[in-house]
Amino acid sequence: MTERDELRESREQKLEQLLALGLPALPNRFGPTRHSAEIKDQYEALEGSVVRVAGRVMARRLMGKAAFAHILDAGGQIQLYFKLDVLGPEQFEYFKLLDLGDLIGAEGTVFKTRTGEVSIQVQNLVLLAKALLPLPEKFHGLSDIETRYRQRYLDLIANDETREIFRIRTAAVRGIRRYLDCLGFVEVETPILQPVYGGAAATPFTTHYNAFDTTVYLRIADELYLKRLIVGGMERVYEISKDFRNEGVSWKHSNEFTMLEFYQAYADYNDIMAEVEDMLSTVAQSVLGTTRVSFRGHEVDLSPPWQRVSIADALRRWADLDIESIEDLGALQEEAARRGVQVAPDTKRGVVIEELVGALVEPHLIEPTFLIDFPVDFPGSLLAKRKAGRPDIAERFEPYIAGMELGNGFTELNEPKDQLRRMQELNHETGENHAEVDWDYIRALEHGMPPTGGVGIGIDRFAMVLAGVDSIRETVLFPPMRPRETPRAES
RNA sequence: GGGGGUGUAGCUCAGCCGGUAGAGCAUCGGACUUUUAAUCCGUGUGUCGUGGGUUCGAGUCCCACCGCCCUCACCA
Repeated sequence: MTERDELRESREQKLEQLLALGLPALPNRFGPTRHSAEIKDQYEALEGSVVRVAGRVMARRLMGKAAFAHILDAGGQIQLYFKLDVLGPEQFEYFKLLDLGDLIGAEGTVFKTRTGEVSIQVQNLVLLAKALLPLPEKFHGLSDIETRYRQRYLDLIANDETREIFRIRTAAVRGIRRYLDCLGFVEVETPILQPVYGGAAATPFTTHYNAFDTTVYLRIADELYLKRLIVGGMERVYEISKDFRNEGVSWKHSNEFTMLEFYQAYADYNDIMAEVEDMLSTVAQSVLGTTRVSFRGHEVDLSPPWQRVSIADALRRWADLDIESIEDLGALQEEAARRGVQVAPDTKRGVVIEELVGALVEPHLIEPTFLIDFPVDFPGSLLAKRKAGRPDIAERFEPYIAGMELGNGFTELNEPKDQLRRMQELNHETGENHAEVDWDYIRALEHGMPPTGGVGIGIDRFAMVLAGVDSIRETVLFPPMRPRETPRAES
């Protein structure tokens, strides 16, 4: 028999012994009156009063005729004090049959121990659920990354920092909704299963729609649907959506991720940038109590205004390269190569510039910065409108924090002919794995879309910034993992 | 997909030049009525990721495979 089986058997035996005492156990309902954090925060008001708490046994210290335990609930940990005199022999025996990891309910009086820790002197105790498997070690916790992700519940039980990351993430999403709702934005839901995918540059997941016997794609963005709603007169819409991209994973890419997109009629990209910087700093302030964050080894301040740097200025400043004076593609490729940026000979101008920006500019964008005014022939500029008087420049921006791109926004292209031509050109160039032209979207534009500004923000990445973690997987409760044979639970 | 790293007890880790696998915590038994990484006495613990190979002998060396991490590539 393995050690694990022995542990399980011992715990099952103790459960039977406990049940044999005939005291209440394993009720269908318990009904705690307080969380641990509340009791600690409001100690003065609660001292001496009776409370009911419930949680998981995290530590146990038996001392003959008395004992201490810590339980963990959604508000953190609180200490329980068990005394033979108070509980009586039967209930004290009941307590002694508990294991680390068991879920218990307790009723007792709030007091402070000699060392000043807020505790509960327990008068009544009930086992709510038995843990047949042992908890990770109490001092070092659980640090194996694979186990932390595959069995996230253990990570949440064992590691305070993990609970804090997800508190931050949830609070941030709530803050974003509150912010947009206050500005009159309407939250909507658009299709996840799409017959034509679009709105971003990515390979989709493909599946089959039985009812229509057609191929559909899991959305890579919701942009094109949200702008149809702008055409429909909704004026201010947003969606917080799970998007899916069938591509490689990295510290900042997850195949399944959460994106905020919002669109505002009669606005341009300057309006949207002002809202983005205000929204993100407002949310940081409400979630963390400060706009200063520590991320990827940098201390940065999210307070507005953020810097705005055009692509041309950025390359002049950090790459000593004036792209506006270099018209010849070959010359530009040479200049790129001289700066250590190698591109294939047939690479388009926009892509060469994109490579230059990635290699030479991004690392400098430490303080919150909007990179603005991208060349129109960037693939990523497909849905962005040309600048007035500068048909070669798209009114597009990307927010950066500590060198990481957080999103992508523009003055939306609302001219159907230009949009169609650009989609067809791109379609022609990209060959395999390209999106089809979305004719239904073109038709929507032909009905007239007001001048509109919009943006997509990676929520997981914003959570990384707020929580100060270096991997997107730390901000996703169940990050995608390669399937693995898991041991079946014994019945 | 390429390169690098890693996988040993439930958890956190050690294991030298190839010679019968170790510690702490957890577990189990005992003492202890304000402890808190409780303490003290005693006790048990293994598919060394999987499969091959070399060897008298492999956790250790070699090969392949698997998982995970980092990195590069891919990424309208």
